[in-house]
Order: sequence, then C-alpha cells, then structure tokens
Amino acid sequence: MESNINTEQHILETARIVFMQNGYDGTTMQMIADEARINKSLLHYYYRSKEKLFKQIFEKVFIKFIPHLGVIFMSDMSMEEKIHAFANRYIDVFIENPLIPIFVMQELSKNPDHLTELIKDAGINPGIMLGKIEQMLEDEGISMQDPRHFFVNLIGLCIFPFAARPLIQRMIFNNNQDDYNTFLQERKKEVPRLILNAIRKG
Amino acid sequence: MESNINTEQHILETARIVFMQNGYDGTTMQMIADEARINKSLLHYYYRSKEKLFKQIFEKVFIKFIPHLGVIFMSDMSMEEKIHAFANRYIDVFIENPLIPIFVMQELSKNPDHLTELIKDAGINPGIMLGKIEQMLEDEGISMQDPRHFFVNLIGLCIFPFAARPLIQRMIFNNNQDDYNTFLQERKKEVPRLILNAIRKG
DNA sequence: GTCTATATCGGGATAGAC
DNA sequence: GTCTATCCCGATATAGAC
Repeated sequence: MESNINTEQHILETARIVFMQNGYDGTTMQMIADEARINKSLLHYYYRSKEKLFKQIFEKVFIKFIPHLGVIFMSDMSMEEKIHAFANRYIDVFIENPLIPIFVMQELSKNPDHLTELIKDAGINPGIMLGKIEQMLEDEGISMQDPRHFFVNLIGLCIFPFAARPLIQRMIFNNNQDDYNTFLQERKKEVPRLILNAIRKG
Repeated sequence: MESNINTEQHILETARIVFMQNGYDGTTMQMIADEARINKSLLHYYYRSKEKLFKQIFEKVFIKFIPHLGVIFMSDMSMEEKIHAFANRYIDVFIENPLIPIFVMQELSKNPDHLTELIKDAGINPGIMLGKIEQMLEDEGISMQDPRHFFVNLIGLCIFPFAARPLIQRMIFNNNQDDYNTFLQERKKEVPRLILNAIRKG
C-alpha cells in the first residue's frame, strides 16, 4: 500500500492483475477491492463502472501484445538480426507478463468488434507492418515466402508456448517450472532458426 | 428441435456451443436454456449443476484439442508423410471447430489443476508421444532437433491461427472471411514446409 | 476521498404442480 | 419429463454520512 498518494493508480495496477488472471467475466469488483485493500465503492468513485475500468486496462495490455514490428523492421539491421531481435524482445515481454497472451486472445474472441478502434488507438498500422516484411523479403531475394505466413509463423511461434503454458508445462515438463523457463529461453534461438531455415531453402 | 426424443443429448449439444462461445464464467444457465428452447430447471434435472454440465462438455472438447499423435506417428509412413498427415488432420479439426483452441486454453489457464486427471481420463500419455517423436528424429539421423521444440513448433503453428483468429483476420485480411479460410487451407502446406526445412538444415 | 448502508437485479438451484 | 414459482445469494451500482 503506497498510502493514498495515488489511489487511482494503485487501483489500476491491482485491477490489471486480477483481470488478467480471471478474465472479465471471472472477475468481480469485490475481488479487486479486496486485493487492493480498499472498499468496493472506491472503484466506482474512480472508474464509474466495471466495464470502464476494464477498458482502460485492456487497451494498455493489448498494446504490449502487439509487437512493435515497425521499429525493429525499419532499423538498419540485417534480416537475420531483425528476426533475432524480434524474438528476443517479444519473448522477454511475455516472460515478464506471461498472462497477456491468453488474456488478450480470450477477450478479443468475445469482443472482436472493438478491435478496429483499438488498433487505431494503439497507433498500429497492419498494412505498413506487412509492407515492411514484404520489402525485407524481396531485398533478400526471397520471393516464395508469403509475408502473411511469415508474419503468423514468427508471432505464433513466440506466443504459443505462453498461450498453452498449462498444457505444455504439465505434459512435457511434469509441471516443473524451472525446466519450463529454460525452455522459454531456448525458444529465443529456436524460433529464428526455424524461420531462417524455412526462408533460405524453398 | 428434434422433439423430445433425446432432450438430454440436445441439451449437451446446445450447452457445448454456448460454453465454447462464452466460456464458463460468461455463460449462464438461462442462456443455455433459451438456446435449447427449454426451461432452466430442465438443465438441473439432467445435470444437477452448471459445473457438472460443464465438466462433461469440457472433457469431450479437450480430447479433440489434444492431437492423436500416437496413431499418426506410429504408422509406417515416412517422416514427411507423418508431418503432412498431422498438419492436415489437425487443421481440419479446427476448421470444423474453430472455437476449440481459445476455449480450451482459456479454461485450462483458470483450472490447470484438473489437467492431470483429464490427461489420464483421455488416455493420453505425453511421455510416449515424445518418445515416438524422438525415435523418429533419430531414425532419420536428425540429432540436433530437440523433440520438445519440434512438438511445440508443430502444434503451435497449427493452432495459433485459430487462437488469434480475430486479430489475424482483422489485421491481415481486413475482416474478409473467405480470404482467411483460404489462408487456413494454405497452412496445411506451409507448416510442414517450415518444420521439414528446419529439420533438414541445422 | 473513503467508508457504510442499501437498492436492484440476475445468477444458480430447489420444490412442487401437472 | 417438463413447467412455474420461489429461495437465496452475490453482483453492480448508488446514496449519503464522515
């Protein structure tokens, strides 16, 4: 409890955690209030409704889910460096925030309509991202690789181990957390290896 | 409405759809009753509680989510044939049941404890599956490929386009369903290509 | 700003008529 | 087996004291 220097911020932080763990429907205002050690009414005082509170949080989390492809792919790195940089950065984000993938995919699947404005608000332009990738592939003389598949492959290989974490950790690693974390670190090399080999050969 | 020849079955079918679309927390008994055109009480008459109804459904859906690696990887196909067969089969399952991935991952992340008995009930033995893959890779003289990464790569590449469907369909395909479906079909070739190239080269 | 008290509604579940 | 009526609780949200 950082006293009441900034209760509003404290609520937001707490709510973010509770929402990510339980989803919108699985979260009650009481849970958030308890976790934040405050009264239910305060939540409404600051954020009026559960939905308004949720929206503020979701937008922020969503931005973390969408990789900043632009920055990395516009740099002057070589293609291989770019792919490595992307995997490293992206996997690290999820190691620090492992609940993001399931949370975002779960809520988006129930509310796909809000996606359009979300993308706009987040300042994301999918067309440009794909264009950058396409250009990069062309520059390297790789024409048989569809940039859309490239895009989905790269992101999917990074995200999936987090989205399916309970399953993988249980089935492959006998629920051992350390082994699973090691595995996640290894993926920083495994993912680029896969992508690059697929590009080099037909 | 197939009259009351088998109401119990009818409820189960309806509930499966509603649960998959909205998740456990997002589903109410009223929703299911309305959708099935029956009364709330009937749900309790047949299944006693929401949770019991859900469990029956989840187990069945879960089995579809776990690929029958054993059958395919024990067959006498070549490695390439096996990988192609797996991708084809698995992607087709999800084309027919596109909500399964998000649903299963969502519920498992909230209830990872039940996983152990689920795996047992479904007759799944992860160790054997991995063993089969490892042996296959050895037989082909491929030692540098970690079977665990191989496993996660293969499944992740198949599943991710479904798990992130709202996002991908909106960002890459401007919400065009037909284009997205074509893309999914293409993945039956794209996934094996990726995997096989990664195996052949170091 | 933070609390208590309360209004209102909807959820799961049961009793009992038919 | 299927319905109506009802119980009970927990959820969001608001009013008002301090």
